[in-house]
Parts: sequence; structure tokens; C-alpha cells
Amino acid sequence: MNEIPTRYDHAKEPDLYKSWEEAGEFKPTGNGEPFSMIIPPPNVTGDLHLGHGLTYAVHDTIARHQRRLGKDVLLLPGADHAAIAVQHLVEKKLQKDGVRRTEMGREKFLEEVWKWTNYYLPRIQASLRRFGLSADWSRFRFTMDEQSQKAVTEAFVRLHEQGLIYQGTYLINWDPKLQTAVSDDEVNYQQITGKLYWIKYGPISVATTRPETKLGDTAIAVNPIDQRYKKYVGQEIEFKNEQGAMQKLPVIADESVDPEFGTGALKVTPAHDPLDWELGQKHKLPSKQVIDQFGKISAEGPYAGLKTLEAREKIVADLEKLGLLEKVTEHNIRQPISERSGAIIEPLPSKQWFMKTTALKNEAAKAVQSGAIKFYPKNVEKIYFHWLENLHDWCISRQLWWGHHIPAWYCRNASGKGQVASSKEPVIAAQRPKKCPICGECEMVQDPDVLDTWFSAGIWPFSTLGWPLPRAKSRGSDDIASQQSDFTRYFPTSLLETGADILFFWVARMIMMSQALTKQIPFKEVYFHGLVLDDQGQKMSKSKGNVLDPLALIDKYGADAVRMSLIGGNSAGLPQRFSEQKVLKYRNFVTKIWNAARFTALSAGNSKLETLNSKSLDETEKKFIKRLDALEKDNPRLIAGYKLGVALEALYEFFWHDFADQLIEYEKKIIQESTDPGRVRQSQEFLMLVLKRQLTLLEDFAPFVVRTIKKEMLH
RNA sequence: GCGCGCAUAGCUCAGCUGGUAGAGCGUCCGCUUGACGUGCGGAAGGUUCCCAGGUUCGAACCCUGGUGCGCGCACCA
Repeated sequence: MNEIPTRYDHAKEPDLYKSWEEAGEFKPTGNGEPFSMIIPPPNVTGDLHLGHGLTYAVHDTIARHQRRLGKDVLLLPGADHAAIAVQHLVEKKLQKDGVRRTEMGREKFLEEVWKWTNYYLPRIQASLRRFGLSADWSRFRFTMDEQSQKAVTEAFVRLHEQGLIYQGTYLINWDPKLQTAVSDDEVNYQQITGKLYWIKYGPISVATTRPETKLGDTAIAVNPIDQRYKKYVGQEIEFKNEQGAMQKLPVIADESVDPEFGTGALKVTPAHDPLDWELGQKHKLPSKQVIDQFGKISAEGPYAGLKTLEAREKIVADLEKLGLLEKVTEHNIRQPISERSGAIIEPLPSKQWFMKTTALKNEAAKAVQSGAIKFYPKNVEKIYFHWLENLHDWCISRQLWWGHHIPAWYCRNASGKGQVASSKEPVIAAQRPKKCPICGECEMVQDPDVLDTWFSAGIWPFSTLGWPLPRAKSRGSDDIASQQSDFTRYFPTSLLETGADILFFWVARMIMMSQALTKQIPFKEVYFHGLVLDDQGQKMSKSKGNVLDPLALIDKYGADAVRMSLIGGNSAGLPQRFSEQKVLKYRNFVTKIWNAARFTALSAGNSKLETLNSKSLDETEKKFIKRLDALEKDNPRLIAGYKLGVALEALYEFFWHDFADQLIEYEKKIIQESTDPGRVRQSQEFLMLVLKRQLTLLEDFAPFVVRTIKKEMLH
């Protein structure tokens, strides 16, 4: 006993974790009320950051807490293939060796991506274990594993049957660098100071920020109440264009045109601007595409092949020569930027797959309005509703190779050269149709596109639990049987814990897709943790060099200290500043817990402790017990309300300042000075009792040190 | 432009259902050779919780307006 070291050694944590895992502690017991959480699957893009640390610390604290309360806890781990992000990274890596994806071909490239994936998956798992995440590893899932691919295909087929997925040509956000469409949510906007060009279109002048798109103009639009232009509405105006040739355009009237902006007249280029596209649809204007997928001018003529910015300069110069450029003014522009590649988004008309959101978004709003799904903090609801109100249909196809292949099949013969860009409708089926229903003879070609990463993420809460349930009546393997019961037992899940930054990407889509496919909500509660910032309140980013590596911190201070430093002082939805000093505070706390336990254990010695007689307690002890009772009562209430930071601080304060500073000192004096062996034993037993009761509460937050104490000191 | 959030000790932040302000770090003083790579005790420090009104017996906490900062959303070409 006397050899208990004075410091807790966190180097043994991995072994300790292994022993818990091997003992099956993290598996659901199947007894008691089910409590389920599916972790937000980290991307296989690389290593984990502090945001992950926070999310998994919260997950694990809650999981351990619920387990302690006797719930049947399922904590299901997984990882996400992150289609666009990972493909981009692998491409960059290959480019360093001078290899291009297009030269390799799809199959070879995918082999490379799987190599990458297979390298990172075990690393991610090891990291999560290092955090202490008490997840059931036998249920680990990856969004590209076989089961997930089946679920995704099935989801696509069913949503298509329901009329919720359709294919069509619409103006989409095109990333010219990654050569793929991206969704509205993958586009960021950058404020830049650009130029506004005032250009003469005969009798009407127009102000535009993108003169190069004038090659694709199909109308001029004005506001119907604008007296200046009234006489032209419905007419065609004739004007000299950038090459001095005469050109005609119709003038239309639309209320969306702001008479105050620029000249009050707008050139309409449906193929290259979202607003113009809407106008084009509304007024049945032709759409003339003049920019191609590489961001180059595709229109024939002197500008053909030029990049848009080059074409802009040349066109402006030509206009000026002809006296058609009135002036150039400065203007603040919101430039659309691809979140992933940083490229300037080119709005282009393109044939893509979409998910219809009109019906789904109403149901999704209702689920939260009715209280079926609760958000913490509650104010996130407003942001959620606002997003749903403004939601357009979701472009789900991506021109990538890494991801879930779209289960759409085309007839080779109908499309002429086996080109997918056929006008014929594809067949939607989970498997390649054995016989082509169109020509009756060809081997059908699968759509080359893959699905947006968030499609598979959207069905994650149930695809991980065995959805779709096997239709066959025959008994499957035990594996299938157990998965099937997972869905019935653990779905809808109890809690989703994630960052508010993926409210739209993920949370909202899970709700919509779950309602469409399972007719149920995916989870009952959602807890949004806040962003982890550096000690200056800045976002952590590699370029700023202010990133702290959670695993390095764990190596240095131990997992408990890092977990508590992330949870302590964190409240739902609010950003928190983080620094190594905070970890130090909790490392010291761990040391304090260790030594208080050490003293308690040593002072008890080998003497057998009898049951404490509560009647013989003195006033100080009785008071202490009352306060401990209150602490125990508050703890589950705070955690149930996801006030983890408050719950932890309460334990910290009580343990350190009430228990260690006051009570131990008080009993120590008695133990050292009292001549009554009974009284001494009472002090020893009392300390042991209150220590154990506190350790029980602390184990949710600091499992490693608490379990080590229990194993090495308490018997 | 619209929406959301935050403003409390030098710094970072707690403060549950309203009752006369707390922690950690930092600073200062003292103590401690036996649980504690330290710890303990104490002190200073908030004109009382951004400003101005209001509700209330009573507000940091509720309401209104304002200021500053952060975040999200947005088709002004």
C-alpha cells in the first residue's frame, strides 16, 4: 500500500482502455431502457482536431453517465468517406508524383483512394480509443462499406419511387477546378471590391459586373413601373455589340429588377447567373451557354477559348474602342467560392440529379416545432426554420469518382455512342438490369456520377442500425438478425451530438431523409456544442498556426485532463476559448483526485472498514453528507439538461475545496490526534465513503484516473 | 439587408426556476520537510454585472430601445 506513487500515471491509459474493451464494457447490455447515440463519423481526410476531441468527450461522458444510470447504451462509432474532400486530397497527393487522375482511369484511382482510406481508418479508430470513447467497436461502420453502399442504393431507389429524386437540367454551382457540381451549402461567399461596367445597349444602358456573359444575353429586363423604359417593354431593341455588329434583344419587365440599381436595366444571361436563370424560366427566355465547364468561353468568335477573366478584359477593351462603354465604377461583389477547392464557382446549366425538398422541409420543420425533436440550445431552432424556408432542391450528384455510384442505368443503343448524356430516361435500379428494357439487347451503362457525401450521411442514423431491413422471410445469418433488432431497438436514436456548423449539411438532412424513408424522426434530442477557438478567440486553422493537436495534449497530460478541459466551461452552442493552460488546470485536478484518494486509502490502511453508523456522525460530517446528497441530486439533472460544463465545475469545486481542503483536513486531525480508536475508524470510514460516492460521479468525466484509483487503491 | 448569439474581477469564463456577485489563471502577504511536480490560509481587485428606460417588495438574471463584438443567412445585376 505504501508504494502508491504520488502521481497518477496516464501512460497506462491505453492498456486500461484495452482491458475495458476486452471485457465487453462498451457493448450494449440489452437490458434496461435503450439509450443510443451514433457518433458523427469523422472524415477519412486525416487527423483529428480539438473539435473532434470535444464532440467525443461529450459523447463519452454522456454514454458513461447513462450506463451508470442503468440504461442500455449503444454508442456506435464510424467514419465518413467524405467524397469530395478525400478525392481532392488523393488527387493532390498523386499530383506530387506527377500523376493525374484522368490518366490513371477510374479503377486505378479508386484503388489509390482505398489505400488512403485503409491507412486512415485504423488511425481514426486508434485516436477515438485514445480519447476513451466507450463505443461498441463491433458495430463500427464506414460510409463506403458494403452495407452502407447497399443502404444508399436502396435509399436512392426508394426516394426515386416516391418521386423525391429527379434528374433535370438546371443552373447549378460548378466548381471548375474539381470539375463537379456542388450544392448551395458548399458555396461560400467572399466580399471583394470589383467593378461595375456600364454598357450601352442602344437606347438602354446596363450595368454589369460580368461583361463576358453578355455573349449569352437573351433579353434586357427592367422594372414594370420604371417610366424610363416603359416604351421598350415587349419590344426588341437593336444595338451595336462589342464587335460592332448589330444585335437584337427583347425587353422584358419584371418586378425583381431594382430600378435604383445601376441604370435600372438588367441584361439577362440565363445560362450564367442564378437570378437571370429564374428570369429566364419565368419569361420563357432561351438559355445560351457561352462558358464551358473549364471556365472558358465556348461561344464561337474572337473570344472563343479565352478564360472568363481574359475574355472580360478583351470585351471591355473592344466596347471602349467602339464607344459603348459608358463608365466603370467600383462595386462590392459577393463572389461565390467553392468551399472545398477555393475556386470561383461558375454557375452553369447542367444535367444533374436533385432531391425535391418542398414536401420534406415542411415535415422536417414540424418535427422540431412539435417538440418531437428538441434542440439544445433552443435558439438553433430559429436558424433551422429559416434555412428550411429558403431551401431549394438539393443537387445530389457529383462528377467525382470517390463515393456512392448513382444507381441509374442507360441504354447504350438509345444513346447512340454509349454516351450517358442521352436524352432517354435512365432506369433506376439497385442492380444493373439483366436485360435492357429499352433496346432489349445492350448491357446498360451506369451513370458515372456519385452522390454528395451528405446523402449517405443523411441516412446514417438508420443505415448504421441495419436499415434497410432484409425483406426476405427466410432466416438470415445471426449477424443480420442482430442488426435487424438494432433498428427496432435503438431507432430513433436518443441523442445526436454535433457542432452547429453542420446543422444544414447534416442535421436537417438526416431529419428529412429519415422522415422520407423510415417515417420516423432520426433522434429525439440534438445537442450542439460550440466551436473551439484559440486563446485569442480566433478560429484554429493550419494557416494561422494556432492549431493544438488533441492527441499530443493527451500524450502530455492524459486523456482525462484533455476531456475535462474541453467540457469544463463549455455550454451548448457557444464558442469557447481553449488553451493549454486549461488542460493544465484539469491535469492538476486529476492529480488532486489521485492524491486525495491516496490519502484516504493510506489512512484507512489495512483495517477492515465496517459499515458506518450514520448516527454517530458529528455535526461537520452530517453537514457534509447533506451537501454531498445535494451534489448527487443535481448531477443527473444537469447532465440531462446537457449542462455538462456546470456539472463538471460543481464536482471540481466540491471535490477540491470541500472534500480535500476542508473535510480531509478535519478528519486528518482526528485520525492523528484522537485516542479513541472507534472515532479514528469512523473518520477513516467516513472519508472512504464520501470519496467513493464522488468517484462514482467523477467517472463520467474522468474514467481513466477514477478506474485506476478503484483498481489500485480501493478494495 | 435579415436572423441568432455574446457583453459579469487584469485575463478566460460560471451564475439552475429573479432575492443583495463566484471559479480558474494572474497579482500581493503568510504558512507548509510527510496525501498532492505542490498544497493551504488570507488579501487586493467589479464605482455591482455595456448604456438608457421599464416591470417588481426586490434584477446580472424578465421587457423595450441603444452601443460594441462574433456568427449564420441573403438573386441587388
